[in-house]
Amino acid sequence: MARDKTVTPEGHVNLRTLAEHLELSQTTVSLVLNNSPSARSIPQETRERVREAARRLNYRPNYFARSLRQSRSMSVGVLAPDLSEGYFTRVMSGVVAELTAAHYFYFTACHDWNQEMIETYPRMLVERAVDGFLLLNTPADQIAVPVPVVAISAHSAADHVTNIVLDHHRAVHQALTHLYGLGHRRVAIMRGPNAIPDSEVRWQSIQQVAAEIGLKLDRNLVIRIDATGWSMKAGQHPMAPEIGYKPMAALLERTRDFTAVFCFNDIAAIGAIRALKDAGLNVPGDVSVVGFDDIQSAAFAMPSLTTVRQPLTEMGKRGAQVLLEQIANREAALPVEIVMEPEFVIRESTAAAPAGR
Amino acid sequence: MARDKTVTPEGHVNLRTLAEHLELSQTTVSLVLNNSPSARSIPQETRERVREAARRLNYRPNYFARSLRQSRSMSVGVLAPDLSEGYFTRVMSGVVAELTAAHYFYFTACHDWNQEMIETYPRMLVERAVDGFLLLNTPADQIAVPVPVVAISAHSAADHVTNIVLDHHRAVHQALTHLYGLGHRRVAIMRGPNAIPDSEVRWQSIQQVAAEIGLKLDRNLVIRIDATGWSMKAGQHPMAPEIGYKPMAALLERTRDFTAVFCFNDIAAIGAIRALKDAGLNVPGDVSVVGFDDIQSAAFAMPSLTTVRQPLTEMGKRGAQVLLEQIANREAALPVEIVMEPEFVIRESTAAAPAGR
DNA sequence: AAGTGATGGTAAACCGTTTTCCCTAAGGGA
DNA sequence: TCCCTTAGGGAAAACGGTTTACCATCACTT
Repeated sequence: MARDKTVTPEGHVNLRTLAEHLELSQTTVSLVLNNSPSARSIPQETRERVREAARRLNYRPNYFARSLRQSRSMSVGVLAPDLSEGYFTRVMSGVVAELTAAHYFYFTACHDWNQEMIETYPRMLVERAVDGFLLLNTPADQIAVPVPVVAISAHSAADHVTNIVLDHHRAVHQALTHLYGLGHRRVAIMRGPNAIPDSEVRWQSIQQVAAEIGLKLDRNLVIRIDATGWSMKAGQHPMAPEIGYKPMAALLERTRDFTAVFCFNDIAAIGAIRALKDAGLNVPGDVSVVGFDDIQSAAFAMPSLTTVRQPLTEMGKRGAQVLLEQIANREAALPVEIVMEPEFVIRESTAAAPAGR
Repeated sequence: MARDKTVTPEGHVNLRTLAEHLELSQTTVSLVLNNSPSARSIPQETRERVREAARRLNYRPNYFARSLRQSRSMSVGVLAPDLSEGYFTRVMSGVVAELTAAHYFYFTACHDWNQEMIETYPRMLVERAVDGFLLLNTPADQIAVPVPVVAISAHSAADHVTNIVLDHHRAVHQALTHLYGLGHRRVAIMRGPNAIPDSEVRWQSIQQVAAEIGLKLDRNLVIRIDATGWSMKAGQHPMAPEIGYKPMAALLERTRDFTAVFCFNDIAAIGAIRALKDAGLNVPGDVSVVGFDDIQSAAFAMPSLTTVRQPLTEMGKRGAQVLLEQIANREAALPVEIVMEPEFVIRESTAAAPAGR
């Protein structure tokens, strides 16, 4: 006891100064602080002394030195199209919970559907030595990196990538049987942009389910969100309801012979409702609208949205879990696909099909 | 020429292997690749040879080694309450533009107004050796870190922190004169939660401007967004329109003797409109609503929102610029406050005050 | 003949950890 | 007596760059 020198090392305290202060070797101090198994022979008293000094001198191990030695960064890269509230925010709330618990941080990179960025960002993040990647709503097949990758809603069969996906068949089945049950036979479909991986899968499911339940799809009623409407314009957010307003307005120019529309997502649905209202139509009196995702604004839209809720937070959580496992054990067998179940939420934007039509 | 050995180093190529391959010293290779000024005496031919080999062998300098030596990480920490679309997304779109141009990445940390996290995250990020901090909508006075800090909408006079703030007086003046000009004399005010730095400043401005233009504020018409409504519940987004629905519903229980309401932000305004409608009131027929921020959904709300547009993207951009400057030159004199100008956007949610009231 | 200034580099220190391999003294068993 | 084990710890080699301080040669002055 009282072996402490009272000379406190001046300036920043690193392992060397700490060790000198304690009159021990760096080895010993390091072993104790990391309570490494090979330090079993170090007596309790010494351990306490080391820990106490580290606390008192406010010793913080240098992140770079440690990472250089262990060659891991305790951080992952998150690649997403944008920071939209609809998708990104909800997925990330699940992701962050898992990452934080494991003492991981993350870099965000938004590619705005720019093909060059989709290829460049992974490279840049690999140079930053991220331990793994989380892909949100981004095609995984073009990403080649030397670290584990988990894709959420990617639907691509890339090697060594685990996909977290929604059960689209069930989701679409819930939506279409709801409309069919309300008497709707002329149902418009607003497809998603090409770039988004979900778009194609969703469309396939719609065709399949429609056939199953005997709903005839009129190809004149199939409209599409403009992919270029998604690209970032100066200072403007790409996920604006505008993306749904335009195609619906265009459809209404051609025909009003439909009683319902199934939109690719809630944001687009809100835009579509606006277009319908601007055309003098009533929702759901004249036209029922179904969205997808169940973003927070869905419940507060006017009328509130009937929609398919994706368990986005859960998907983010599972994705992060799988990624962290894969990082911790690079050799572990990885699941190819994890399927999550949707939930159908009925609100005000859907009603029985109008009698006369 | 043809001095290249054809023996390509196997496995990962680092500076040593690259130098051996070139039969040069690591020093030379390093100097050339960083085109350091002290490499002026190295002939063009050699430079080419080095660069060519680096390209061919796909040499990537190790991020940790470099950062360890230079003690800078080329990344900053962003501290924000949450990932809301209303605020975060728009500010970040400006921030990212600047950071990317300077080859910087960023860690995001959301504190959800949890006091402990507001103190813990900065420490954790300092251990990760971020080169600076960007505070979004977060009080700056409690953050003590050894790196530059720029706060956006923080309104705190912390030492060595540059504040990027809105001209609240002008913003409020625009909103209140608009309502006053439309004949509104009974104006309800929905104040922001305590936790958000803007709330208090905004309220001060409202009182001041009201006095200036001769609008009497009735304290019975002053309501408040519940701060606890902001905290994160399991999987739920904190910035839901709900935050505005509740206080407005409560106000309507007490009185209907008002013709307009000025809300703290657009999200709350959308919730307030919903509450007004649920109570059988018409917007803007019976009550006019003014929001704040001008988020994308504001234009697509029903009715679309009259609101004060904050130049959030610009604020993010300026903030990032100042931060990067400060990082590059720690000694530079830093501005204490940078004031940005708002823009008033008139849409459907405001109209002349009803005659009878 | 000595000095001087480019030219074309190199050796070695350094950044701060982790980790491998080693040392010594004491005690115990054969 | 000799060997072996265990407690308690240390020296030094990684990790992979950047940076400082030199060095050798040669051409050209003075």
